[in-house]
Amino acid sequence: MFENLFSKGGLSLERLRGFMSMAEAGSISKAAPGDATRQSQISRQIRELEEFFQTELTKRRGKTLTLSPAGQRLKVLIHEQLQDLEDFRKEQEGRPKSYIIGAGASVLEWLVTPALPAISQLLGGAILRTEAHRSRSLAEAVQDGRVDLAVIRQNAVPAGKNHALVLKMRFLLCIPRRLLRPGTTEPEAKKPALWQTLPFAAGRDGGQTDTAVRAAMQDAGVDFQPRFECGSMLQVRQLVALGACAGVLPSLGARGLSAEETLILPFTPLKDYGRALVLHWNERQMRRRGQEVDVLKKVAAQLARSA
Amino acid sequence: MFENLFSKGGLSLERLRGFMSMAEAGSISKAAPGDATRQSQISRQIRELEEFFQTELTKRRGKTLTLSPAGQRLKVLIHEQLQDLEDFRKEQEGRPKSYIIGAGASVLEWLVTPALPAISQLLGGAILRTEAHRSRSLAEAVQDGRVDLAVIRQNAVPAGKNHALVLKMRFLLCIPRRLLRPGTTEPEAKKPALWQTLPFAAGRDGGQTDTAVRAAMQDAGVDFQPRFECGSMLQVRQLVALGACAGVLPSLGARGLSAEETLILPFTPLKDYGRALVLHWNERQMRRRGQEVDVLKKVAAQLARSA
DNA sequence: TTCAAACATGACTCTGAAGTCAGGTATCTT
DNA sequence: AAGATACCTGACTTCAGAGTCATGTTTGAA
Repeated sequence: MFENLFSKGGLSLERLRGFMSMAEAGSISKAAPGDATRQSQISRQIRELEEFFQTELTKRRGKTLTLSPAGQRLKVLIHEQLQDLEDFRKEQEGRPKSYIIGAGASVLEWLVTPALPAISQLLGGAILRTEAHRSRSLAEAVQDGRVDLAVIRQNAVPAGKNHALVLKMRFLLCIPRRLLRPGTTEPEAKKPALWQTLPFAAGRDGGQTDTAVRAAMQDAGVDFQPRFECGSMLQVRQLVALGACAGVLPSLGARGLSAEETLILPFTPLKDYGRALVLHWNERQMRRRGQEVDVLKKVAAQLARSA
Repeated sequence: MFENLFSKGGLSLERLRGFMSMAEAGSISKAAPGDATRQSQISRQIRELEEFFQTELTKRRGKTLTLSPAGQRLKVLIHEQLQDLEDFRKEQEGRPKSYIIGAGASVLEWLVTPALPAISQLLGGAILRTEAHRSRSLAEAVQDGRVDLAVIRQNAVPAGKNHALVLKMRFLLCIPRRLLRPGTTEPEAKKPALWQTLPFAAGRDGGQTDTAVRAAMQDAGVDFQPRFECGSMLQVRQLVALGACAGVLPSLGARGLSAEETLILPFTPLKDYGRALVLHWNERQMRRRGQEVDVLKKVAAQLARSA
């Protein structure tokens, strides 16, 4: 039974561990920063696995190594196997499993984090670890098992893959009242001509959300030159809350802003934005890890309620 | 990354191998027959895994051990993992994967074995290993991954599990011409009254097929007392081919019998038997091992053509 | 051209687990 | 009750691989 895996030495869990540390860090030197001893050990272990599997697991790219296609497949395979062993062990010890849940930084902060206790409960008391990444990166990480659940834009989910609706994104125009002339009415505030006169904060990295906001402003006839360009919507909101400038925020991000200090209106140019946030998962992985589709749909429903 | 699998010693591939050898053999002494040294090694390795996983993997039953529920789950898990490593390795070495295909002994002989070359081709040049077992045992083995494909009775397949029709079982009454009075016509041969006068071979082990044949004879008014009781339909066919007695054979088993020497008629009491043979597989396992459902349906179609 | 960084390799020591031997314990058969 | 079988455990030796140290090679930056 699988005698040829054992008949010849060369395969060991420690070697797989060494390989995985390089695979997940991205390079040997990142896997063992400043540790020449550990670096030489990992290098040797990778070579020994290449000999055992009769294939190259890495390829040299300049000074550093990257994974070959075979190395990429082995990484996914061994990640799964180690995950299953860890799950089995935790089950036997009566301890909860760990899951990784990812979202964009602002969605993580405003939507996911508040829901973590309820999500943990739905997942049998699971330990949840959050990771902030872009939607596309998260979609990829879900496909190859590095992230279990992701709250991402629906259009980042690969065609035909599992997801459940969390919410439709809505945008709100948030204007510190202090920036408006006394007596300005809501109808007046809804006019793009007025917006032209306000300082704005916006995103800077050209993500889909930021691009959509800028395009909408353009379409509304506003020469949109934000005063502040921020790394994330978290920072945009902070500046708005401070009264420093106006901003267009997702509805999630506007919660908690003082209505006394900030005028909050639907951002009508993006009324029909239509983008949705969904909970995305890899069905094969979640089934293997003991979570059925109906539970995951409940997780999505819980996130929707938190919105 | 999975540091707690490694932070404490105790988990090694050799130990898992020792555990699997006991799990698959059914006991330590069967895993290491007559080898007291190896037997003591396996015993120790199982203990060390139990310490690592903090659970009992075996329980004592009289003198011997059996697997605990946790041991059973670990067996399935590790079997899968070793299978995947072996598949990966073979892929990298450019060698074909191995699959196990099971059927009852006679189905194996008459249906599966002739189709093996074509099946291998459909499965990418796979190495095929056959195993003969009862339908129920095979269904169970498919569920926990020990057998990849099984040709079994449709009613042995668990509800809702994957299968594709191979054939409807038909039965043929096979009468050596030498046992008939000269001038006996086919209409005469179809009469149960005549059957009463013939010696028969039948199965002995009370399987579903055998039971159905005996019941049908009874219903036809025949006091069915077979002269020979055989371990399998293979032997029944041999006796018929020798001209020693009549028998009721599945249509598969009648092929190659000489029409000159053997009168072959549909066995009308079981005309509406309705039982089907199907190809049964575990979708999760076959997908993991790189074979999609449409390929497996082609395998079933190939077997149907061989019939 | 020189230097730094990333990785590779030779050579060595250390060690956890494999492997072995001997004998003990519990269960079952005779 | 005695003997055989299945498994367990103590104690020991062996060894494959881990771990370490030192230095080499290749690539890229300065």
